[in-house]
Amino acid sequence: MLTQSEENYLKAIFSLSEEHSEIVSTNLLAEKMKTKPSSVTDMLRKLADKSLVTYLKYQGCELTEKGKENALQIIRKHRLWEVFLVEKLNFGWEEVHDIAEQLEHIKSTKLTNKLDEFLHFPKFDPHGDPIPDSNGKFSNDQKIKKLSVSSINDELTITGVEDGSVEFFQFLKHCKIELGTKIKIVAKYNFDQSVLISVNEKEIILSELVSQKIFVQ
Amino acid sequence: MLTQSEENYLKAIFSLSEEHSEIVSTNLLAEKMKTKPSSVTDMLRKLADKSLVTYLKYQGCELTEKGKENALQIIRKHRLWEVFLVEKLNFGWEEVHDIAEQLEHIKSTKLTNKLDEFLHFPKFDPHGDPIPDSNGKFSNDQKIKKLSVSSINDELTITGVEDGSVEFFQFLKHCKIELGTKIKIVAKYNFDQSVLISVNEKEIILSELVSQKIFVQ
DNA sequence: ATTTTTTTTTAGACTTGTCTAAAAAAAAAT
DNA sequence: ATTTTTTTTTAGACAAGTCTAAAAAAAAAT
Repeated sequence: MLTQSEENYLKAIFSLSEEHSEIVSTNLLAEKMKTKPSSVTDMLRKLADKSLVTYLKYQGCELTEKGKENALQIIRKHRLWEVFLVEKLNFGWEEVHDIAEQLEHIKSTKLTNKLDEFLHFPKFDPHGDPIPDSNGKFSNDQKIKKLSVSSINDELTITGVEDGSVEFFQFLKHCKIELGTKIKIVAKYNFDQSVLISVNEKEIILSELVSQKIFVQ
Repeated sequence: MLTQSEENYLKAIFSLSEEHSEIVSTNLLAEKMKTKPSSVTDMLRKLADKSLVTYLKYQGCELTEKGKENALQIIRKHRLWEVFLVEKLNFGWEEVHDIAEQLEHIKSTKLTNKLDEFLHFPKFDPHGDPIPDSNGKFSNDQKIKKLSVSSINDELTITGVEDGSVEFFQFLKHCKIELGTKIKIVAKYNFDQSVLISVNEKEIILSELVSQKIFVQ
């Protein structure tokens, strides 16, 4: 049985090994977990004892199969609860992350699967991230194309956003951009890589930073 | 901000002070919490420091107003989640307690209130226990009359059961007794205070112990 | 009114997850 | 090939919540 802290470390290692390389360094993990490298070292020992990561002194860590399975189940729970909060309880997509961080630690496989069924087996969470099924498998990734690499006159649908802060979600809300919103690329400005898009009859300029955080299809 | 452990103590003190007297002894609380009296002493100090209980050495403890409010909010969450699990996710009423024990610690007043709304403001949980509203107030208690004090030929509806073990719930399931089930008292046997009732065309004998755990109207 | 028993508290220890400060190893720069 | 810098680990400490064993207080029995 894993503690909440262990689960949080697994999740962090999983996401870092996706973003960067399979092997995750102590310092990087410490930064992600908002803790000190020495605390990370201690925890990696524990996780290695439980065969959840492979860990060699000074070499960083890597999730084992078992560790990966566990991480995926936590991610599954997190994303299913986010769907529940948005679809059933009418939360805004910017509000759900912190609550899902708590709910993801509830222990009951039966609960997770019944929740999945209740929500009609959603494939993506409210941010467009794919939800692993009960075996930890993703359906094909929807977050393929970034808005930042689209061309002029492309007509696109928003399919996801990169993990973002509450401020970012509020900005999107302000622009009336959400999952499924249709947009059109009107112009691209090479001097700063910003794009002019048309959304709901309005035109908005998005900075490069923003356009890299939005996925489209 | 309360820890899970503190919340569990508050809940335990609340329920003991309802069953027994306002003032709860260290040993009784230790038994309820399945821990040692010395651990209870330590925790009571902490809770007293936070003004959640009044505590005098060797004198037992008592919830303060603040402590009572907190306990009621935890009970509210517990019971709302039980309703959710039974009504929305189709859990059996014997399965929900352990999961609700975890869910009751999720911290978000907004979540609790939205869940309440989603469930159409239920007044009772699946065991017939009343659910406090957002101000911690109960609607009138439904668990008034025990089956054990009913008379022959009474036609009754099951409105609740005393906190029971999984085994007890399974027994009730076996008898096809649940909330709302209509029964009729066919006979009472004075030699052991058992009762013969008619449920769904069948007749069953319930021991005194069982009939004291069932509430009717 | 003592003595005995029960209840409760204290003292000291252990675990988990964290920290700081110092030491050791690895990587980068010269 | 050293030296310097960065990264990582070790050592020792702390808080929370628990434990055991012993001491103190309260309650019950004589």
